[in-house]
Amino acid sequence: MNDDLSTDLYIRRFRYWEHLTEEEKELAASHTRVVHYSKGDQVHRGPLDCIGVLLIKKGQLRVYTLSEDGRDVTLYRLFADDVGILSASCVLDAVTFDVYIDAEEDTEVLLIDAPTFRKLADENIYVRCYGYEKASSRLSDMLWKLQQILFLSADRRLAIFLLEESQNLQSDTINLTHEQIARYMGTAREVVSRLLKYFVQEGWLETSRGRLHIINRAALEDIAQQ
Amino acid sequence: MNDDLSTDLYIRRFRYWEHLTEEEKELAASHTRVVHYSKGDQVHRGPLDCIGVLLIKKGQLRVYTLSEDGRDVTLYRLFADDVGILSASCVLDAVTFDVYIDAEEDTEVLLIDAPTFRKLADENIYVRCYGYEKASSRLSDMLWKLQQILFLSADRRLAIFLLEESQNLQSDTINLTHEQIARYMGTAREVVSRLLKYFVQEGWLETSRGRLHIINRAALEDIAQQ
DNA sequence: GGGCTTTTGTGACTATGATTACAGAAATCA
DNA sequence: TGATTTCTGTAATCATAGTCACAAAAGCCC
Repeated sequence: MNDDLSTDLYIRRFRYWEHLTEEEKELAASHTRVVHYSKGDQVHRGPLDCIGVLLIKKGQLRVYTLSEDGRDVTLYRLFADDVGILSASCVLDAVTFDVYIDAEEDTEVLLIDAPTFRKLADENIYVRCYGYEKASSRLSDMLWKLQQILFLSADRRLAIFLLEESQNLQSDTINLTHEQIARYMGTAREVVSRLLKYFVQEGWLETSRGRLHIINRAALEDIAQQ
Repeated sequence: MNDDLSTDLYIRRFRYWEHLTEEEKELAASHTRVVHYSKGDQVHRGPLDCIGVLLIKKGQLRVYTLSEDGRDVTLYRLFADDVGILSASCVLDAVTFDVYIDAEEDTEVLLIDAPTFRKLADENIYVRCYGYEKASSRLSDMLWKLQQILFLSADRRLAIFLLEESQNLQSDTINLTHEQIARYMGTAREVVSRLLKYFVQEGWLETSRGRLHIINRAALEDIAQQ
C-alpha cells in the first residue's frame, strides 16, 4: 500500500469531504501530508504553534495543559483514527483554549496544514461546522476531566482510571509505570505509588514493574462509585 | 415598546438569521418567547433540563457546575445580550458537559425552545454551526476558569477576580459580599474573608459590609501576576 | 556477574484550603 | 427601639495531596 493511496483513502474520512467542491478537494488533498513523530517528540506547543488538523493513522498522542510553574495535566489521548482539532484551534477563533501535544509512541499522522484548513473553513460552512463540532466534543471531554481532578479524590480517580484503561485495552493487565499513570491523572508519582500499595494490600491488584493486574474489579468499581 | 416588537428585534440578532428560509424564520419567531426569572430561580438543572437557547435581555444568570457532594463552582455569568447556548447542550450532541444555571437577579430572557432549535440546527447548517461555535467559545472560557482554579492559588485568583470585576463595572467599588465572591471563585467564604483581611492590612483595599473599594490597583496586579 | 538506568517503596514534611464553631457587627424589620 | 437576619472576623483543626530525600529492587547492557 503506497502512501498516496492511503492518504487519499484517509482524507475521505472527514465527514465534510462530500460537501467540498472539486477545487476544495484538490486543495485539501494537495495540502495533506503524512507526518511521523518519534516517541517523545513535541507535536504542538500551545499558543506557540498552529500546525493544523491531525488524523492519527497509528501511534498515540498525549494532549495536555501546562501551568505556569510547569505542572502538567493530561487532558486526553489520541489514538488511531482520532482527529486532533485543537492543534488547529488558532484557526477556530471561538476556541481560545490552547493545549500541548506530545507523541507518547512513534506515531504517524495525516496533517492538513492550518492555513489550508482555515481557507476551507472560511469558504465552506460544512468544514467550519465540522471543526467547531469536533472542538466542542473535545472541549467537553477536557472539562469533564478537569472537573474530575477538581472534585474527586485521588483514590477514586485512580480506580476510575484503571477501570477505563482496562476497558479500553480489553484486558485486566495494564502495562504502565506509576510515573505514567501519575501523568495521565495529573498527580504526583508518589501519590500513585501510595494508593497502588493500598489497592494491593486490599488484594484488588497485583503489581510488578511496569505492569499491574486487576484481580478484584468489583472493589475498584466500589471505590470509583464513591 | 411592546414585547412582540422587541422580541422581533432581538431575534434578528442571531447571526444565522439571514441564512434562514422564510418558513424557518416563522418557525423561530413563533417558538421564541420572553421569559422572566426572579432572583434565585433555577433556570437550568444540568442533564435534567433542556430548555433551549437563551438570549439575555436584562438581568444576570450564573452558570455553574456541581460536584456530587454539592460543591458548586461558578463557570461564568451571562449578562444582557449574552447568548446561553449550554442550556441547549442536549440539542448539540457533541457537547457532553452539562451545567446548572440560576438567576442572580431578576432576569428577562428571550428563549428559543430546544425542540425548535434542534429542528433548525438539523435542517440548517448555519444554525448548527452557530450553535457549535458559541458552545466552543463558552467551553473554552469554562476550561480557562477551571484551569485557574486548579493551578492558581486563592490569593492570586482573588486579586484577578477583583481586577476583572472592577474592570467590568468600570469602577473601583465592588458591591459583593464575601459569600458571593467565594461562590464566583469556587472557594469557601472564610478563605475570601482571610484574604481580604490581608489585602486590607496591606492597604490595597477598603471594605465595608457588602462592598469593597480598591485603593492600590497596582499591588493587586502584582499579586495577580504572580 | 557487575554496573547502569529505571522504577518502586516509603517516611517525613509542607502547604493549602476546606471545615467547624462561634462571636460580634451591621443592616433590616416590625 | 428591640428583635431578627445577614454578614464578617477569627481561631483551631482537619484532610488531602504535593514535595523532598532517600533506599532498594528490577531490568538491561556489556
